[in-house]
Amino acid sequence: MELSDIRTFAAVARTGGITRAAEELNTVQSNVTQRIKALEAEIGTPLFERHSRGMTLTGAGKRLLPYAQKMAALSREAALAARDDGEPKGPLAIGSMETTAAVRLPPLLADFHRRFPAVRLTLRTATTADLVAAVLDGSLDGAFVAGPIDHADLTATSAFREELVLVSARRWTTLSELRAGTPESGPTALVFRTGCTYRQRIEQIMTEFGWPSAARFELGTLDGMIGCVAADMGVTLLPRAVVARSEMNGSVSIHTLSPSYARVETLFIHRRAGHQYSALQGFAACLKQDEDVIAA
Amino acid sequence: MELSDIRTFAAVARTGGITRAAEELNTVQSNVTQRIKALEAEIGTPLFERHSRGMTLTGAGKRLLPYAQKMAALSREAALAARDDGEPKGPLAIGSMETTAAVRLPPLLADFHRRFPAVRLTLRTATTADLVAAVLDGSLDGAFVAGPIDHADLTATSAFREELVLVSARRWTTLSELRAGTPESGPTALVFRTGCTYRQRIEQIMTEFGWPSAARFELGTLDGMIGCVAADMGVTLLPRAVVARSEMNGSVSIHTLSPSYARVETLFIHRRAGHQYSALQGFAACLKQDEDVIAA
DNA sequence: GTCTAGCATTCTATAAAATTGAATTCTAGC
DNA sequence: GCTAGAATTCAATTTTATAGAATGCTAGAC
Repeated sequence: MELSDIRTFAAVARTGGITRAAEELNTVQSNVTQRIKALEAEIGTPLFERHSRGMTLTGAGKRLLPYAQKMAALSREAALAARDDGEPKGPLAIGSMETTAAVRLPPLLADFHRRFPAVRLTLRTATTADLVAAVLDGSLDGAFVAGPIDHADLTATSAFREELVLVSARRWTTLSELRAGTPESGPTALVFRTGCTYRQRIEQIMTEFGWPSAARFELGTLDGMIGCVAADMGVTLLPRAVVARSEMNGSVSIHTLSPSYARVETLFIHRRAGHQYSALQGFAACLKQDEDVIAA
Repeated sequence: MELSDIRTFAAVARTGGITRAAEELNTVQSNVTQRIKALEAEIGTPLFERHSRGMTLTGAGKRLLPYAQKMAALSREAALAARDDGEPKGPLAIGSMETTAAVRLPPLLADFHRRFPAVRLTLRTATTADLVAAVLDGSLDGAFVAGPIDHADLTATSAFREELVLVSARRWTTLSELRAGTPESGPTALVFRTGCTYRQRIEQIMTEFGWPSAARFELGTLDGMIGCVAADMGVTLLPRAVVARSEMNGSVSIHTLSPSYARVETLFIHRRAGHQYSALQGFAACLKQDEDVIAA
């Protein structure tokens, strides 16, 4: 059993077909067929059920899959661990929620780059759900996500505490004004794509305010969101630090919420790996050290 | 990075040389050299230091080794897990201390075989230290060892409680007679090879009795030990149940010890694996069910 | 019903790679 | 400076993986 067979198996399992797997692996169908056949012969039992629209895992295949994933992950980690001589360097893939990236990360990343210039850090923004999945499957080394997170394969450390506030156009200076000035069903809620934790929170709040069926408008970017709110297209929920500047220049109003809705903790998560990558360790060290400075 | 490379790497690391590794892997030196070179090229850093009498791991090699071992173990487990459809069958390798094998296991194994005839159980006896190592490296699926054991990768369940007794030739009916009748330095202690937990215990006891420098005589088998004691060659320490029959037929005397020295717990250990093998599960079930019967 | 599109499989030729065995190099210890 | 034990290099061979074309199978469309 070789790792290339394992990777082929995992690709077929994931894509649900030999043709699609072959495409993903940059090879031809016949090749994938043969590898799967060879693997099945070696294991001694079929791993897939063939039907005319693809392949699905048999019981044996289902039992094998988690091992395949773990082995693939281990082989990646192994190479990194061997190369890692303790000096932070090489690639480091960090993920973050859009809001955290906007206000919390710039000073942290600057400091990190100053201290460890040999690390090629890449930052990707996505929703909490996507980030957790990406960290688990190894495509990110660490990520800033909205807590709470509880997963056996992840360690989470508290990074920042945010206060969520409701953001509206400037003309609504208080919540009651907003209530009075909007239709019975409530203002449009401007939300991020699904998977975002703040979105779940605003759903709760809308219900609480008696606007369960208000319109939703989905946006992909933070700037777009603030822009739309400023244009009085609706309201949204964001960390106070994110909208502080926008409030300063008078484009929007912010409305404080009760702590039970407002409080949200940003966690830094990474895999509970056998080996701590120097680059990641360096990042965690920066985070810890800068904690007070950034929170202020 | 393929598993065959990983296995080659591990073999070289373990044997400390390409020639020996090649022999173990049933291939030729030049082949092993090439695989190691290819692996080093892929990782991008040397894994071994070459010197004229073999190879030793570099820092990078030392970091890679635990991953290599884990991957090798995972690939073994993966194939077993895929084949295991829930019906206990196939090979099951169990280890045991000599003493446990002699008195506790026969009824258990008989019952297990009656219930799961499709499992090809093999039993190997060794010292606790060797057994723990064998379970960890996967050459045994489970083992009966002397407690306490505390290892993150192992689960241990209490199997039997034994009472250790000092065993002497028949002529010494009491401990004080034995003391009086042996030279100042004490009787010869008959011990198992190193790694045996009972051996450590008898060392303590000899010291306590004022015989720290008594002679030691090392034997490999239980029957040999009892035979030598019967011939008054010395004394030894064994579970009461093991020597009960020998005492019955009058060949030896047994001497009760204070509970702090006498009590020892036999644990059944196995790896904390991702997948519970049916055969092993079946064995554990037998063990649990027979507990009361066997202990009686 | 037959046709067709989408897949998986089989087959053969080719390319890539692993393996072998012989020759070579290196070095610690005599 | 030999020699024995070890690793490396190199060319030939064998094995294995891959590609591409042809074939077979099945569900859904017509």
